[in-house]
Amino acid sequence: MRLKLDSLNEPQREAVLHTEGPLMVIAGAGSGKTRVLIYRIAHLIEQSTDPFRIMALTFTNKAANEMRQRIEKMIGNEARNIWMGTFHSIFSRILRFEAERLNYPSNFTIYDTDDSKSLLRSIIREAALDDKVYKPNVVLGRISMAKNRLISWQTYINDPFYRADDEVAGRPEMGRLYKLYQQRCFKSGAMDFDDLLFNTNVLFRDHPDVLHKYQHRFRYLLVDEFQDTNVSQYLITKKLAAVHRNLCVVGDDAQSIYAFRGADIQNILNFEKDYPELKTVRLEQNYRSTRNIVEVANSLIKHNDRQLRKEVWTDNEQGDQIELIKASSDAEEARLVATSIFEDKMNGALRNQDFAILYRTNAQSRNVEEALRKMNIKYRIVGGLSFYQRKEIKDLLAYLRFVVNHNDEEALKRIINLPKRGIGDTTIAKLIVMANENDVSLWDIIGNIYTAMSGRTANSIDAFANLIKSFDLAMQTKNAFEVASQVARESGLLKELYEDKTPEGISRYENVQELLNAIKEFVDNPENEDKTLGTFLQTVSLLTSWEDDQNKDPDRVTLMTIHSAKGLEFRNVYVVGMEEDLFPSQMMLNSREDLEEERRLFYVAITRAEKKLTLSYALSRYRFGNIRSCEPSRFLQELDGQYLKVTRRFRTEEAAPRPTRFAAQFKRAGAPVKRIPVNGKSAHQPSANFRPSDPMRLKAGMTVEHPKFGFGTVSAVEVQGNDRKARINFQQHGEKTLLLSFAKLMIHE
DNA sequence: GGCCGTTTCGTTTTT
DNA sequence: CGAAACGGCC
Repeated sequence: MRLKLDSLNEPQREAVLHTEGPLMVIAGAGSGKTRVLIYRIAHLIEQSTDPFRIMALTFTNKAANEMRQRIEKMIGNEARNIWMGTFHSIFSRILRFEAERLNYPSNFTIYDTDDSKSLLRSIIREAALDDKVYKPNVVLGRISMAKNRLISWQTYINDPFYRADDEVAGRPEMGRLYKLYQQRCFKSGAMDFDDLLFNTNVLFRDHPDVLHKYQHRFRYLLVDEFQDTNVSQYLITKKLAAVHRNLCVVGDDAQSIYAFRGADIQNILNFEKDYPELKTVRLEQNYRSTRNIVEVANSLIKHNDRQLRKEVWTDNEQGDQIELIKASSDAEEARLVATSIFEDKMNGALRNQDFAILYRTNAQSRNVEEALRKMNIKYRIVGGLSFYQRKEIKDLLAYLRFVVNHNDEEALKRIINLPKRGIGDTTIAKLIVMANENDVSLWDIIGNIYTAMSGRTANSIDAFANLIKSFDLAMQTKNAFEVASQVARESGLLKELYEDKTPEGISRYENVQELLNAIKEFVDNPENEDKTLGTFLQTVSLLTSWEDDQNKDPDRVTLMTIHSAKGLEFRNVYVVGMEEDLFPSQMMLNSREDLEEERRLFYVAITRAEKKLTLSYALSRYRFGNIRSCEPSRFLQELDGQYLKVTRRFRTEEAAPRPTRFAAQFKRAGAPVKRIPVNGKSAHQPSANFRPSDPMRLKAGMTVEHPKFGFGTVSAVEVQGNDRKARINFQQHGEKTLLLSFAKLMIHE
């Protein structure tokens, strides 16, 4: 293989060829950043570097997958041997090898955010603290912040600065919670996402021989999206590169959008200080977008104060102006976008896959989906509710996790009474207290339950323990797939789902089968050397997306958040919801830095487009249960108007629903809010569960009668969540929306 | 313990 | 709005 470098421009070539010594590539949007990385790796291998000695780190799974595919296409099978992946996946792999050094089991569990929050909730409760003050979310955020800065609980507790901070915030016990949380995670043999990085740092700090091994092993390190790394990640790479000093980082400060996870542009500045011999290369020519798009993006980003000097330019054609769609409501906005896509497809002979619709929050996808469905345009959603977050999937995974690691407290809590075996919350809480008091693991107690208690509950617990023990045996002789199938069967999970013949039940059953298939594929894949269930679970914990059948059909319009869109490009891009408070997000407007990050996010969105960019906003929008009137985003004003074509495509003014003022807004203004009494009770939003196994005869528009609330009209029927619950939107007197029990409704047909 | 209805609460992005 | 916590009752 002879690598052809003529297709690269001068700075790109420089970045590829400068293999020895530290290198920083400041790469503007669309400047061929990934290309440089791939050529660089190919070049290294061509110069007979063993792929095993190259480590390429990315920030997201998607970026890692894309890089892997492209490099495999270029250099073939050898690419498999490169250590390439996200920070979290690569270092969880290393932690797995070296777990003993940290006194962790090698099959440690990885807690996702839900596990962490649930664990914190128990800890807060056990510590008898007020969970209104110590909200699990807030506490977890604080702990995460500390870990990203490599502050251990020991340091945190003794740090006067943090203590003062917590006192002011009214949360003096924060340090103690951090400590308890870490100890419980450790006892459960579990690490959360931040621990994966934190503990890698600890491993390298306390075990010089381990560090030494990896330092010498990895001769070349590459970090993609360097602007998104936090201190913890930076220090890991710095340590790993300390021997060979062949660290290449690629990034763009204008696209730094992960400060909320501790990413710090400061890393770029520190990098220059840490490596005086650093070579810096700037890629400023954009090959992706039209001149209009590049220039309008530049006109936006110059409003940011904090940025490196860089001038992105392009040789490409001028292109069409940027379109701006002004709609009266969110629903109309979606319709207009769908219509626009339809017309563009016809006029330009384009395919679905040429389009992407980007938004700030996942919740915004709903309207757009509906509009696309109505126009028969196929789409796919990236991110959002993932396959792995479905209840039935989490249930089976919890079983598998527990089979692999009997100390996993969160998994145990999830499965011990699933299917129902008469072990309630009270019992579980009691067991946890027992375990803590005697300083043994929960499993120790459950495995020998008769020494602690007797009676019917004890029998149930003993039966559960025996079930788990029977899987232990299977683990020794069978492969991951066989164990998983056995667990699914013998735990009763599969049976319970199989018996549920509702459409949702059938789909849940299929999902579980799909998970089992995935495990089978994992086992059958010759590329995977380690076929244990533990490895599968760790891999899966770090995944967020699922390649289902929908995603395999490539010709679909792509819907996703701007965060997920980073690194991708599309011919035509729509950015919807360009409204103040939504984008920039209301939650982000705390400081000037926050606003700048939102602006960079918009910059990322704009620069995804190759040929055509369309922005849209709605004058009123359904949000948090209310219709709110909206102001156009300040970012629209910051765009240079000469590149914009305002296509005021909303219909008539009176078509716009009049924005309604709601209780929440009055409340904010300080006015007293009265609850609307229903039948004398202050039932503002009555709701109820029902069994969808009842025939779903209910349709919008039907007149129904409720024993308590009287007659009304059904405005919507929907199934809620994965549980056996559903809600009816029920309009009474044309004004108020109530949520009612389905079971008790009389249907007047 | 578990069902069922009620209340509260968070509402952003990813690993 | 929707998820999850809560609380009363069998």
